[in-house]
Amino acid sequence: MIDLAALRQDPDSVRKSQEARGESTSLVDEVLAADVARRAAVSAFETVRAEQKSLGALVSKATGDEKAEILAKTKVLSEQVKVTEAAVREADAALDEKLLALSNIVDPDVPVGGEDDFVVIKEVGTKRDFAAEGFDVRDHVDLGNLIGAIDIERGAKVSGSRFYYLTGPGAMLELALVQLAMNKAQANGFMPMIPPALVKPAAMEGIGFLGQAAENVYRLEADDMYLVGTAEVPLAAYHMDEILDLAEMPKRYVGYSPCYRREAGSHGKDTRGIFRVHWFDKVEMFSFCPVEDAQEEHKRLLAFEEEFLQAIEVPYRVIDVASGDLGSSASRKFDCEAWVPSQERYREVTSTSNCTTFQARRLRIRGRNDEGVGPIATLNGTLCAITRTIVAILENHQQPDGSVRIPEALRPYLGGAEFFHVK
RNA sequence: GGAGACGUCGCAUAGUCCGGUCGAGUGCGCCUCACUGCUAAUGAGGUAAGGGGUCAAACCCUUCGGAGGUUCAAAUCCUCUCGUCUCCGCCA
Repeated sequence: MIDLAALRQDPDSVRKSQEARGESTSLVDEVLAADVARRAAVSAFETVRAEQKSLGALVSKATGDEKAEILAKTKVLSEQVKVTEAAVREADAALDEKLLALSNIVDPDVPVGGEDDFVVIKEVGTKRDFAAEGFDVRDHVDLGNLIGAIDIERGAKVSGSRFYYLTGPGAMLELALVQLAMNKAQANGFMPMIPPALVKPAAMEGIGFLGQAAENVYRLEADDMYLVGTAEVPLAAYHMDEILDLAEMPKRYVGYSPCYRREAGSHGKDTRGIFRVHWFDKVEMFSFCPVEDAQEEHKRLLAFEEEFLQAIEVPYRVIDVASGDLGSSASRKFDCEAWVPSQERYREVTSTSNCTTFQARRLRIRGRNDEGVGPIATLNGTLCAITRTIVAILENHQQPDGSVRIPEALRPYLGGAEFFHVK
C-alpha cells in the first residue's frame, strides 16, 4: 500500500509510476476521489457522534421530564450515528479497494519497459567451452539420472507433472546447499529461521500476493489457509501489527522453507526437468530497515546473493529488472541469472526486491525512535532456490563421463567428496 | 476431540457480577524537572496507536484479541470467531 498522504501531495509521481508499469493511471484519480468522499463521510459521522456522546453524558444525571426530553433527542441522534457510521464504513472500503490496487512506486532508476527491457549490470565468471573440452553438454535431467540425484518419473507418478524426488546425492546436495546458505547468512548478520509454510489469509494479503499473483497461490479450501510460495511471506508477516525499535535495525532474517507455486499460466514453459516446479525448497533473506537505508540494504542483499553464486562457482549475470516486470510490491528488483549450458542462456536463480514501505504498510509494521513512530522498509532476496541451483551446479560442473564436480565450498557438507559419481 | 480459565494503553495488573465523567486506575519500565558532591533513594509531571481538523494549536473521532448484535449509551450484556493457559483423550 502506498502512502495516501504522499499521493494526495503529489499524484503525478504516482501516475508516472503506474504508467511505467503499464498499469492504470486513472486509478490514481479514483483514489483521490474516494479519499475526498471518505473524509466527507468521516466528518459527518464525527459531528453527530460527538453530539451523541455529550448528550449521553447528561442522561445519567437528568431526571423526570428533562431526562425524557434528552432521551428523545438522543434517540434521533442514534439513528443518524448508525447511518453516518455505515457511510464511513462504505467509504473506507471503497478507498481501501482502490488504494490496495495501486502498485508500489517504481524507483526512478528502474529501466522503463517490459520483460525484455532489463539492463545487464554485470557478468561474472567464465563459461566453460565444452566444445574445446571435447564433449557434448548434458542437461540436468540426464546428469541427475546418471548420478542418481533426481527422479522425475516417480515424482510425476506420485504427485503429477512438475514434481520430482531428490534422491541419494541429490537429497544430500540440497542439505549441503541449505547449510552453506544458512551458515553464510548467519555470518552476514541474519537470524536463521524455519518458518511455517502454511499461513492465514491476513498474512498472504499483507504481502500482496493475493492481488495479481493470486492465481499462483495454493489455497486450502477446507481450512482457509494458504501454502506459501516463498519464505518471504512468513518472514515479513513475522512482525505483522508490530512497532519495531529503529535502534535495532536492520533486522535480518534468513528462512528455509518449502515453496509452493501453482504455475498457472506457464503451461508448456520449462516443462523438462526441475527448473520450474510446483514445489521446491528455498533459503530466503528478509530485511526490515529504516526507509533511508533501504537502497543500501538492497545492494547488500544483492552482494550476498552474488557471494553465494561465486561460492558454488557458477557463471552468472545481474540484471536490473524493467518496470513492467516488477512485482506489485517491488520498487526495484535485481535478478541474478546463472548460466545454463544446455540452454546456452542465462536463467533466473535469485531475485532481490526493495519493497520500500509498501509491504510494511500493508502489514502494519512500523518503526519507533526518539522522533516517534514512522514507516519502515522491507526487502527480500533469494539466497538459494534449491532446484534451480541444482540445475546450475549439475550442468556447469559436469564431466565428460556424466559425473559432476562438487564446488569446494560444498565439500565440507558432503563428507569431503570431490565428485558425484555416475552410479 | 472433551472440560475449564483467560485475552485491557511497553510489561504486570484493576475495572466486567450491578452498562453511564472509563480512552480507562495502580505498580514496574521509560522521559523531563526538583533535591543531591556522584550514584542510589525521594518528590512533581509526562509516557498508546490511527484518523479528522488547524499555518500551527486548540479541539474532535476511532480502537479494551477480532467480527456482529442489544441499548439513548458497551471494556462491562448477548452471539460467533481467533488466540493463550490448565487438565483429559489422541498423536509425529
